Amino acid sequence: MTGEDDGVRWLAPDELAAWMSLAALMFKLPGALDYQLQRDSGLTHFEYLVMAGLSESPDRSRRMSELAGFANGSLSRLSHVVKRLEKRGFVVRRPDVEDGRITVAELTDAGWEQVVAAAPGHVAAVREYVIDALTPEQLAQLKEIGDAIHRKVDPGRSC
Amino acid sequence: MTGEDDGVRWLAPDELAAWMSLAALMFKLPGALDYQLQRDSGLTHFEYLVMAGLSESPDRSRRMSELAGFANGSLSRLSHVVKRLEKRGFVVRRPDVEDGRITVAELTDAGWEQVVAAAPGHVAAVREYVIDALTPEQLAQLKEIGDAIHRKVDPGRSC
DNA sequence: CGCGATGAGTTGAAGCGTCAACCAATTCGG
DNA sequence: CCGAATTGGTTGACGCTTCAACTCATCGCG
Repeated sequence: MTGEDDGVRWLAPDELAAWMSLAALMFKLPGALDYQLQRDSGLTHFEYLVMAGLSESPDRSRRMSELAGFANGSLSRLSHVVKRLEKRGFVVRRPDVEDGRITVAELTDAGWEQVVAAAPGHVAAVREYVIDALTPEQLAQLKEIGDAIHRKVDPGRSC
Repeated sequence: MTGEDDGVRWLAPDELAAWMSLAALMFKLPGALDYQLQRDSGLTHFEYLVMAGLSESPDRSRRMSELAGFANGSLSRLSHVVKRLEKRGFVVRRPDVEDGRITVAELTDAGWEQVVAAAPGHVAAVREYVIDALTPEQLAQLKEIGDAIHRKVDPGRSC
């Protein structure tokens, strides 16, 4: 299926190898990170990202759409997730005072404690799977590669 | 949250940058590839992988568990997906003659045409987003990096 | 002012993935 | 050989994500 001259630029062996390596990584890494967080802290990676995003913000609060962008998710997804987190007591929602369309989510004390408790394990997992698996040069290369791909996939965001 | 001596090895700025780059990539790339396949061929990336896996096999057929490994998915997931593909007429299932426990999935003619039609667009997307975004050196680096991470995440598979 | 257009979020239904329970066929120990 | 353990796969229920429809608030323009 790769030899014919059908006008398609199929992948050369080394290109294929690199792609397969990236593909395998893309499929396994999220699962591994999710598994660790779920097991040790009862949180999805996405839930963790949301709460971590809030924990770093002034007043531990942030508007929904901003938070969605930070966590790489749709507004709808965030809305559902925040509703669940609210039900669990980790977050509260309230309309913005200045612009009634805006909803700001705020981390509760219980939520704060939850993130603080979850963070070390998560960082350790990232370290184990990624950072400590690579040399410093590879880490620098990875950043360049990631940025290059990211620019192609999502050209709008790089402005 | 990074300054205290709490026994946790937090990420240094360059480590964080590399990780964020990889994280963004991991979340956006699958979506972008899925979107292209879904739009142009009505297939999930996973469905495509399954059918591509079959198309490369002798007799266009392969046993379920093998196929699941190839497509990086659980057997259960594959079973559901193959059931849907069967309903769409792209695949048929039958028990193995030698060992009745084994199920082999086989690509139908319609399925074959579907993959053949979908492949060029998918390869073009991979090229656009990944291969052509990188220099040959970066491609080689990516393979090494991916393999290194993969070894940490899933040590069993490398035997 | 008043009213249509736009923007921010929410909601409900539908589809997909995971998990655990399950079934069927085969193998192995006695 | 016969029954138990193992292997390969399927199923149903549940939870999460997506998509499209919707609500409500604000903005802009006549």
